[in-house]
This record gives sequence, structure tokens and C-alpha cells, in this order.
Amino acid sequence: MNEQENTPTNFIRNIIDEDLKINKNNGRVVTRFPPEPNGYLHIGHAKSICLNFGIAKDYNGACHLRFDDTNPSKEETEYIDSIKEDVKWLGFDWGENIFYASGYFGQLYDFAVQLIKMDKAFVCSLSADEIRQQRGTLTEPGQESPYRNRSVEENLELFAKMRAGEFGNGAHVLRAKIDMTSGNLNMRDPVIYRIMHADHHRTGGQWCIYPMYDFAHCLSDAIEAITHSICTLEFEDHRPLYDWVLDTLQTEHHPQQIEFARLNLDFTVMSKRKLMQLVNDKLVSGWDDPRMLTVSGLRRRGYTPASIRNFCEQIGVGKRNSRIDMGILENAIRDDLNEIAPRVMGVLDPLKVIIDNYPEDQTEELEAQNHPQNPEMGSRLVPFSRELYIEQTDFMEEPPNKFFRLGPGREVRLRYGYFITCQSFEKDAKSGAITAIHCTYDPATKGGNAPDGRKVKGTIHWVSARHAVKAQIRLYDRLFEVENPEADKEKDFKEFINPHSLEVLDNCQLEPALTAAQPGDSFQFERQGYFCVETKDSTPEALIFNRTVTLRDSWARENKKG
RNA sequence: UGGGGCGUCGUCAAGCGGUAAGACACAGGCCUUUGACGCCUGCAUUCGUAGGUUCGAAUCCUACCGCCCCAGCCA
Repeated sequence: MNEQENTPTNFIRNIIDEDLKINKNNGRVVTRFPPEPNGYLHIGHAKSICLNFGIAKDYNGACHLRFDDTNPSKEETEYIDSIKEDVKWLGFDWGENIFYASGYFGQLYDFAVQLIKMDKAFVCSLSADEIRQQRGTLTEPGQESPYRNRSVEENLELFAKMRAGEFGNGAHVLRAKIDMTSGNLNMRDPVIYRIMHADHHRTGGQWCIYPMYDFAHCLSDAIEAITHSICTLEFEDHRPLYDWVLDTLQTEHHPQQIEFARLNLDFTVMSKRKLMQLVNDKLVSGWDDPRMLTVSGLRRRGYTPASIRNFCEQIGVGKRNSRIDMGILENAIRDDLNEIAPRVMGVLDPLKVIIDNYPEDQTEELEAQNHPQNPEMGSRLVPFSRELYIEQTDFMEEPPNKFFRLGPGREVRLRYGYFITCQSFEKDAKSGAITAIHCTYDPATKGGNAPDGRKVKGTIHWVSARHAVKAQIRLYDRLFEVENPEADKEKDFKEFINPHSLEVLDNCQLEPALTAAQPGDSFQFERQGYFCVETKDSTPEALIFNRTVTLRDSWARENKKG
């Protein structure tokens, strides 16, 4: 499907439009997506990616991919690789503009020295606990550190020694000298450098002091001459510090920080920390478990890049804390797959049908459209024979009036096949389960049309038993049972995991054309939903499909209503 | 009791002083060899509340009310 040509506007685009009007930044627009490589990207990051790269694209600007790798104790190369893969897969291109905060460590160090020389920063030798105690509270001002008035010379010397590795972790920190009485806690002489004897995944053992976010981020933005630095709401309180650093250092560029509301989705959690817990506690199979709202999970589940981009466009960008309905995400993937997925027949829960008046050893090849709305996608031949499988749910012993499917004496159409009428059925005496049904077919209705013009209300899918390919199908449901797993203050979010979020069906019967399906290929199993070939576990000998999303089912809804 | 934000349909969200877009959801109807898709219709006399300014306010002013974020040597 086509993505909308004109992206809906939002307050950030309005700001940029205004900036352009007054020729701010000489008309340049440069954004950046700055992930910390400490986890996999999720749908919330996708929103930010679409926002930043989308703006760059629409304003003929650029969007930098910059890894905010200032904390070696949490970051790993594995995450860098996955992030790059995910951004690319989503359809965005950073071109030459890939950067690392760690690439600026030298410059950042020099900026810190400059701050010290301006008497705007000092080495503080208080412990972490002491600093916390002296920071004050939300309503009381903090106290100034006893080390606040060290001489510039002493600060310079101490900072050099910090860098040289003469002190252990935590012995000293470098703090900006701002205002311990500020109502904004971030301005109460924030720590901007800490000692951390740890190898960095990119700079190795070169450094044993690392800059804090508030110092590294704004300066990285300035170094790259970013024009609009878009981040989430919780950084609103940091903006004064962002501006303070750049103003005091009088950097050539001073990007504008703009905050927007992060994405929250119903029935899931959206923080890397919590997603990591699910992985580590083995509650899911990994970061790319198809139930995870990670980019890699969605990809494995069968979501397309276009569907995610459309979703991000539909939800908009604002400053309100909101919670988006899962239905919007599902609608986005249905919308895309409806256009592009070939149609195919597969029976998830098979029920044997014997067509008593069909010759025992006969087989026919019936033509089926790959996409009824798009004839260009062609057709295929589907084998038909005396014994078939239909969906267990397509037969009822005592069907209600509005049930359009099979029941004793009822006639239905087999899609692209024949009209069949149920004559009798076999039932397991003990369990009461229907084990097989006997039908007769009308040879005149081949292909699905009755020459006498008679109509049937129902059309059901089927598969020839003799020709069927057996496959495993994994059905997914929302990972959590409650709308907001994080809302309960008493209970841990993991207690709300939906025990039925994964259901594995091992006896599915598919039409033989599916043998040729390749990992990642998506199909619509008619009347069921969209499914894709599992990328990790499926083999040509043992096909495995993931259900991406069901089709809308107004019959099920009607039933629920009662 | 400090500082920073936010309050427009069930859920998102436009709107920027001229008389409430759109999307999803929902309800009806049409179409149908997918109870899918598609199509049509309906869906906020009202914008957290109360005042005020104005010919005119969701948009400006004032005061309340409610919700979110901040006390990492995390980002």
C-alpha cells in the first residue's frame, strides 16, 4: 500500500517551519537518533526514528545515527549491530552520518578542562552518598560541597590525575558549578564526569573517566551541528542544563532541545529495562520473541517496515502522556498485508471430510486466485480429492440460525471448489468430539458457481487430505493480561503475563503450494489471518508459521454479544 | 510546601481570536466464491472547572481542579 504522501503535522514540525521562516540555522535541518547501545530497539524507538529521520527527509536535511555510549558498564557491541540493522530495516538511511559519543571523548575532556579554567566546574571528593545527602530535597535547597571552592589550579591537577588513573572508582567526580538552591535538581552542581575503571567497547582501556549524559549529549549535538535535538518528556528538566553547558562554553552551534511524549501501548511494557527482564528471566525466548514489541520481535512476527512507519504516522506526536490502543498497530499491519500478501488456504484445526460420491482415486487441480482484488498476482492450482480437511470450527452439530457454515443437512461452498452438503457425521462416543463428516458434492458446481443459480450463504476453506502439508503454527496473543502492567504499585509487572500468549498448533494442514514458502514470507490464510514463515526455526521439511495477526472477525464479535 | 510539563469524542490527534479536521474503535446499511477487503451513513452545540476580556474564545487573561516527570557517580 502507499504510505501517505503528506505526513500529518505536529508541534515539532511547526517549530521547524517557524525556524525556517526566519532562516534560523541558515535553513539547515539536522536531527539525530541517539540510542544508548544497552538493549534492543522497540516500537517506542521506532516512533522516534520515524520522527527524526522523517523530518530530515521531508526538510531535505540529515539525521545522524549517534550511539550515546558513555557508560561502558552497560553497553555492548551486540546492541550496536542490532540497532543498525533495525534502523535500516525500518527503511532509513543515515548515509555517512554515523557517530559515537565515545568518538568525542577527547573533545569532551577538553571542554571539561575549559569549564574548570572558567571556574565553572570543580572536582568534588564527596562520596556518592554524601552528594546525595547534600543535594537537598524537592522542597529544600541543597548545600554547597566543601570542595566547591578549590582553586582552578588544584581542580586542573586533580582532574588530570583522575584521567591518569590515579584514583579508584568514586574517589572524585567533576561537578559543574551552578546553583545548589535551584528548584531544578539538575542544576544543583550536577556531576559531569565520573571515574569508572572499565573497558569501553570502542575505546578499550583508553579512558577511566567517562562523561555523564548531561555533559556529553548537548556537546555531541553541538559538535555535530544538530539543529533540532528531539528527545522525550523526562528530559524537559534537563533542558536548562543542556543550555547552560552550551552557553557557558559558547559553542559555535547551540541546538534546540524539543521534548515529545514517548509511546505507551496497551497490554505491554515499553522500557528496555523491563524488556531485558523478560529476556533474562526466560519469560520470552529472546529480544526477538514474536510477542515482544521490539523491532526484531515485530519483524519476526511478520510486521512490515511500512506498517510500522504508518503506525507511527497515525499515532501522531504530542506532549501528552498517552496510551495507544493495540488495535491501531494491528490495523496498520492488516492494512499493509491486505494489499501485498498472497492468499492461500490452511487448516489450523483439522476435521476430516469424506465426500462419499466423489471417486475414490480421483484428483482434480482447481484454480485459485492468489489475490482476488489484484488479478496481477495470478493464480495457482489447488488439488482436490475425496478426503479433505476443513476447520473444526466450520462444523456444528446443532448450528444456530445465523451460522453460515456446515451442519447436518446444510450446504456450503468450498472455496474455489464445489458445493457440498453434509449427510452425516461420526462422533467419538467417549469424548463427544466430531471425528469426521460425510458429505456429497454437486459436480455441477465446480469452481464454486451453481449453474442453477442457487446460493449458499457460507464459503469455507479446505485442504485435500492426501496432498496437504503438515505444519506447525504458532499463535500469539498479547503478552500481558492487563491494559497497563506497570500501573499496580504492589505487584511486579511480570505477574501480569498472559499465560496463553503463545499457543502452538502442531497438526495444521496446508495446501501444498506452501512447500515453496521461504523464511519471512507472508501469506493470508483465507478466513484466518496473516501468517509468515518462521525465520529461525522453520525448515523445508518441517514448516513453521507465525501468526502475525488475525483477520477481523465480525462473526466472533457477534457471537460474543450473544 | 520546590521546579518542569500536560488537560479537545471510548483511544490517539488537528486547531494558533471567526464559530470543533482526520485516524482507530463503535453502531447501522450496501457489496461479497474470505462472516475478510471495499463502499455509504451516523458518532464532541462542545474543548478539565469557574469567572473575565471581546461583536466573537478550544484559542487571550485570572483563579481553581486533575494527571505526569524530577532528589543515579543511568540515559
